[in-house]
Amino acid sequence: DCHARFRRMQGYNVLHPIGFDAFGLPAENAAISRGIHPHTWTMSNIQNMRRQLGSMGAIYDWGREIICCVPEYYRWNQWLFLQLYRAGLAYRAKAPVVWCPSCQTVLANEQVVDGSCERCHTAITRRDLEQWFFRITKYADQLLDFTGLLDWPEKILTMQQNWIGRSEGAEIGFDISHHRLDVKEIRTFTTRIDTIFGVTFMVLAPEHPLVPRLTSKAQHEAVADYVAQARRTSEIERQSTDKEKTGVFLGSYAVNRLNGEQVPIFIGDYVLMSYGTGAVMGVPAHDARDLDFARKYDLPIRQVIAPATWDGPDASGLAEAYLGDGFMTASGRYDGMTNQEGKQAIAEDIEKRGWGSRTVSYRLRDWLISRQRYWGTPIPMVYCQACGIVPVPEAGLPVLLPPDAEFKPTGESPLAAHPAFVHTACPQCGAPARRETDTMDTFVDSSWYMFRYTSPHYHEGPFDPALMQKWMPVDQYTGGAEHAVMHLLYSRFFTKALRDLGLVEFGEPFLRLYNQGIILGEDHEKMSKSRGNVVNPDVVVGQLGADATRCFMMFIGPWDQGGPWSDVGINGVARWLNRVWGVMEHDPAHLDAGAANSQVVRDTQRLLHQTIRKCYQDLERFKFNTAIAALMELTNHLSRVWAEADVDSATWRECTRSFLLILAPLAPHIAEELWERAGHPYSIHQQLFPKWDEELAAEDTITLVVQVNGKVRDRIQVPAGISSGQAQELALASPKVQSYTQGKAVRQAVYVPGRLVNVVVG
RNA sequence: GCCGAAGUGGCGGAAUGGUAGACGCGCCGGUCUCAAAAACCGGUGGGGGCAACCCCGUAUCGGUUCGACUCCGAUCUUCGGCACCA
Repeated sequence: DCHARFRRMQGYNVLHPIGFDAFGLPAENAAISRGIHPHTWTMSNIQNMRRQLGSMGAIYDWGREIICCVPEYYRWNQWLFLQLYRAGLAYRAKAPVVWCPSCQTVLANEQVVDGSCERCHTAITRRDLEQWFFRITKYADQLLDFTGLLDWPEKILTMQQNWIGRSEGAEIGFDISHHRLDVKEIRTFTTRIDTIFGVTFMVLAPEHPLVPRLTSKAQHEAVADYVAQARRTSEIERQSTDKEKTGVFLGSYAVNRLNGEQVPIFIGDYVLMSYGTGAVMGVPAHDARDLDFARKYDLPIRQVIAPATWDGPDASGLAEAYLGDGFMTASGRYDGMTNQEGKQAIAEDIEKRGWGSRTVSYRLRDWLISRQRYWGTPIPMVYCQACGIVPVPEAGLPVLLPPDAEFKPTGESPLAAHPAFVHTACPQCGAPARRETDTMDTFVDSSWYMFRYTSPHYHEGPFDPALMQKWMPVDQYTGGAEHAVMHLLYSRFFTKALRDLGLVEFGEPFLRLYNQGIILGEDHEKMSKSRGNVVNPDVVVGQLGADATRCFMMFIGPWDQGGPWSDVGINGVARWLNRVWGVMEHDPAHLDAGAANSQVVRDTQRLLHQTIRKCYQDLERFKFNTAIAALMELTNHLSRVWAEADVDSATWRECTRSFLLILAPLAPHIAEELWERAGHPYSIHQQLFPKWDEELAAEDTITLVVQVNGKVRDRIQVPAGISSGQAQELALASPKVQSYTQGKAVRQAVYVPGRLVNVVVG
């Protein structure tokens, strides 16, 4: 709010909207535990938050308010889903969900505590369901291109880059034709095709489709047990590099086509079905995880890349996996090449022989949007016996979420238990058909809502193209860093997809991004009801007012870091605002009685112009805490100057006028009131931010710090424009400095203009 | 575990590689008051010294530099994210 008000005072036409991302799990949970319908609960919360935001003096344009859980909004979720479906960007596939066998329901990760259901403490398992995905991976390379972003925190870009996780490598097939299956090979992705001669085993993900078919009779039971165990383990656990690598031999072999060797096939939970092909070639000599695995199961370790000084394998074996570059060895006709040359040569050869190809793999996975929940946007699809999957025609939108569904857990998607919702006619052939009963991930709602703000009541589409042209993309977005790799990536993907559909004309939704922090409770923990550390804005605003509340939140610390609330700390800000009131209410006519001190007038003007400059720069960069500190210093100065009656009334009027204008975005109510009482025309919030004069802000004299060998030994007042030679001369002339340089050779003197001289003696 | 951050007085924090601790809270002292509160004024990193002033000090250890809270390496701790919280 402060930033929006500041931008308006810079002369911008500011669209500062508000909305409620109102679908999702919390509403459903609260509704279940309180027996209130999610809609009722959500709307009453919204009503309360509107009131509280209003009480803080927020200038949101309420005429543009968006609420995601109303049909006027979510019908466009459905419409956009259909556009993505037609563009081939939405598809169905099997994917596991977390399942509580006791509650007979799907669980969110958040509802899993130590591998058990948070409600009934039963150990969880996983089930495969047909679900809807958005093909975000198609945009992986475009999402790695950050050139359209003007100003985003570097750390967010780094996190997105690592999350997308592009790696170049090769896919190669290991021959299993001797098993006489319809599948002739196991495809595996590797970034180290140069180590292919070091392969001594293969590991498949436990979920790999070939696992049951490659398991020997003797190993059947052990494999089944291991797969069941893996189904209970979370991916975070499975990826832990600390965890002991485990696996089970399938009792079968695959052939490394490059050397004709047979290698044993294992399953292991450190291999994930969601990355690469779900199968890895085990090269223990050159991969740390593979080495752990080989040691545990006593598999051969064969070094195939070696540093130039290497003189053959050590009898005691490899201490750790060799990850560096080197020369190819034990690699047939590739021996003697550098491994980089080997990489190219092998890749070319396997491409020629049809065994594999160079490829790029991403860590990024497609976006699973299906939720087996009630409180979300119904996915607008119909399943017909004859026609298959049929999209709901646009004229049939919105597919309304029935108000009377059973949203408590029953064992299937809540909407599946609502016959009137499920049973419909096929839009194509008119025969009886079933509706899709899953709802959408709420990240879908938040992936495009900013566009809706341009035209929140538009009926012809999700947004009015003319108004999009006028306002979008968003110039300044603020949001928490916790959104780094999901919401912020999903909305970037949506924007690019909508651009390719011809719906928007730009490829990035947010030009500038600022991460705000979180105001914590007095105990330095996140505010939560269970911790009992929640600060109620109604109470604080009621006691000390909206301006003190706003200013204190901004004064706690750097806005991007957040910080702890303090019930006593806010008194300091409240006191300051009271002093501001007192100082601004002084009658300047009183000053004309005495004689102004010209030096104090000059100092006052300088401080005023420095303060305008500092606050302007700070407010542009969300540095509210230091802007307020600067205003406090000016308040202290004006207070002193008034007591001594050292300035003339014209200077005083200039100071108070500019002060109030700077205060306006921070403490809008007090600023407006004082503005009016000073006789200025309504409203202070329609004024421009004051301008500063660099000449008036410039210092006449500076404190020259004099160091000897980097330690401060003296401070000298000198004219601001002093030359390097003069500064060094003055520094060396200082008696304090001389007591340190006495009898020693001055080897060097470093002058930092306007700051210090460092005399180096030795 | 992996990815990304952060660590400065009693507390919140300030400091383009150049005066560490701005501003505020708290505390101590004073003015006013019968007294208290409020308000106002002054002091306040630690240690030493009558004082001038000196030494130490930005999580820990090491490095780069004339000079490091700031840059580099390692370690510890805390926080955000890890794909169904949003």
